[in-house]
Amino acid sequence: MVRRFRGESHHKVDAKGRVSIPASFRRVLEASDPNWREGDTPELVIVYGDHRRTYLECYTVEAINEVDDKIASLPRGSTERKILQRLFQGQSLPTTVDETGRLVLPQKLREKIGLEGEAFFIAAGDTFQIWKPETYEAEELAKTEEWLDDLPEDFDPLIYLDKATSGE
Amino acid sequence: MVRRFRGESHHKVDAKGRVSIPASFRRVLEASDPNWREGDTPELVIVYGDHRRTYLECYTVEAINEVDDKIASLPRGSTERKILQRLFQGQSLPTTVDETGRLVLPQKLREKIGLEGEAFFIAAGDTFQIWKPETYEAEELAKTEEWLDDLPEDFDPLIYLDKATSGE
DNA sequence: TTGATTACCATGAATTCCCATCGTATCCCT
DNA sequence: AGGGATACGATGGGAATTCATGGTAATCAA
Repeated sequence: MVRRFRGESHHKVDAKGRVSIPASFRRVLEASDPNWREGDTPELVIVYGDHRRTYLECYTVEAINEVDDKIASLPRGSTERKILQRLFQGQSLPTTVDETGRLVLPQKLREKIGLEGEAFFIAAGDTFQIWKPETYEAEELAKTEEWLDDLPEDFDPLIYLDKATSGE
Repeated sequence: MVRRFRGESHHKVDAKGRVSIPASFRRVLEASDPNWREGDTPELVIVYGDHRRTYLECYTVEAINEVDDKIASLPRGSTERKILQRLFQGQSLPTTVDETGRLVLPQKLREKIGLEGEAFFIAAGDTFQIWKPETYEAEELAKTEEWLDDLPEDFDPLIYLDKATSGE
């Protein structure tokens, strides 16, 4: 069973804020929703964050549960806990994919990231992101350039793979 | 069934102190009220605390029962018990959502947190809070900013998630 | 009786549901 | 291999509901 998102694609956003989710992402959402049964629609949580965030991050039920558990393990009243609570439990929107495989993005969220007409989806491990295409190009590509500029001509990102501890 | 609040939103407060509760919060209140039946209105408890508290914290029936039980398990006469009793059983107000999905905040409570015109709702695990928008921004956001300012430019609060011991 | 509280009714906008079209990939049968 | 017949993915449109909010009348309380 596939539990990690992979790939990227573009989809139309209509006047009501409806937007199709890449079919392969749907499979992951289904597999990662403990309550999902063949024939019904998977849930997910959209974390939109504060005003600085320029994209929407979508969590599977499993992924967000993991986050919630971690937050719950932090001491009540601690700054860290408050901040994470606000981000993940406050600045987020629980929702479900509809029967036709679409997500409905409320006006508020669309406005927040300037979405209209088209949306760009990109996988990021156990979450995926929704961007306004123009924003993605400007911000992300620029960032990549920046990284690459700091690295030797012939740098190979694979180097990082070996640094990763076999942590899990 | 959903038993945790999630999300945030703004709602009008009218002259009578009536304010709509976010629809998704209502679903949680219903699900967490053992006595609730389809078609009637869920109960909840508003804990407003002492003069220092600048917001109202709303508990589901289940959540407040849990609190009451914990308090009951403390030794009679102990200071802890007295303090918690005063806060949760004294400085609180049991109430219900009305037929149109609104809460009526008595003048006393509105004045306590300076509420007028608009209220800000934000989820916090198994409770949600009601703030005067300006207070929230001043107190909470400022606190976060300040905290983030001490950290590297591109710091991502997610780091803290990993620090959280898998305490589960 | 006067201000406050509760119960009812009203309405526009937003959101959800349901059904329809169209194109591409798949399958099946001969 | 050819030719549908099917299934599924992407997208549109309109009707039916739900939400958020405002107003008025009936009740209370003291």
